[in-house]
Amino acid sequence: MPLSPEKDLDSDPAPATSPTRDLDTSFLESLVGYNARRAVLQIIELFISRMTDHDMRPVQFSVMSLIARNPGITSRQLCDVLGMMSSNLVAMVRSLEKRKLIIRKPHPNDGRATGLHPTRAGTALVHVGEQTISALEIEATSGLTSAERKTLIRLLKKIYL
Amino acid sequence: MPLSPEKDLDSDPAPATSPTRDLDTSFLESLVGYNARRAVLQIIELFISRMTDHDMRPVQFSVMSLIARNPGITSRQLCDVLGMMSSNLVAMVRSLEKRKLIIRKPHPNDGRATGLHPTRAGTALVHVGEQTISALEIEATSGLTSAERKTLIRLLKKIYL
DNA sequence: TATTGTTATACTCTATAACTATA
DNA sequence: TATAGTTATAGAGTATAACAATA
Repeated sequence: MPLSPEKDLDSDPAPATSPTRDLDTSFLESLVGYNARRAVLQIIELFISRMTDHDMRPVQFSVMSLIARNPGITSRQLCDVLGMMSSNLVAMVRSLEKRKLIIRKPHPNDGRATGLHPTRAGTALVHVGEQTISALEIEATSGLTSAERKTLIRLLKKIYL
Repeated sequence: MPLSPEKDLDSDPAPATSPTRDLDTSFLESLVGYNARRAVLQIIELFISRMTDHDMRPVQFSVMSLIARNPGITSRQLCDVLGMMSSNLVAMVRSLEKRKLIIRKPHPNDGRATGLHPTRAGTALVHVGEQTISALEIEATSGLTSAERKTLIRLLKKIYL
């Protein structure tokens, strides 16, 4: 079964140029990838506007939340969970350390690894941040019922898990 | 109602460092934004691997598809539909023009605007690309039933529309 | 005055390759 | 050999400010 593109490219197109005519976006809108990306951009926009006070980008906060909830977590573990490359985590960890939100301690069992731990300030920031983000999420999905929101998350997990 | 973070930050954490212990990712996994982003990354990865032959990135292809389906569309209209900033479209349009996938014609009614039109090669590329992407989408969402896939798209639209 | 398109610029994100220290 | 972390680098993606031409 096709993805229901309501219009074929070989059929006669709309008049070439007319400022206010409706655009054919049927193909893009038939894609999970396109719709999910637009939804993410919407949520990220809200995220950034609410977290400017804490100077926290989405990925940065994901890292902080994971460190706060898993003291001693290593860079490798963070990369695995977040789907990041280790080289891209270095600058972020250094930045969080410089801001005194985390501290690094040698890993007790593995001399190659470094355990990442939240400072008191880091824990406090995650505390406040998680509450802000929970509220923001509810707001961003205010068009969904609670059941729909759960369904949405369940279906998304089926794609990437 | 809280977002069901199964663990509070103030409760005793797991042993500080133990290589193979399970990580607490409950907060992130309770977020639509996090799950949607992970799903998007999964689909984009598949997209890029399938479209390398055509040297097409996701946004690039979105632009090409819209131009092919809406000959004469302007940069402004593309920006509105895709949620992009006009300054970021300039280089992409120039690149597509240099690759002879599109041509630019003066807008008939508005001297400020430029109409973007697909070349024969551009139309052909979109034709093949849309089929590739439709197949890729089905593959990426193979864990979902057809009904679930429709539900997923419907719920995502409720967030950003 | 407002809008379209443009240049210049900067920061974030992502990806690769090469290196070190340790396992 | 393999893994954890790092450096350097490059290409996308996204954002702002300022500008010329046109409405």
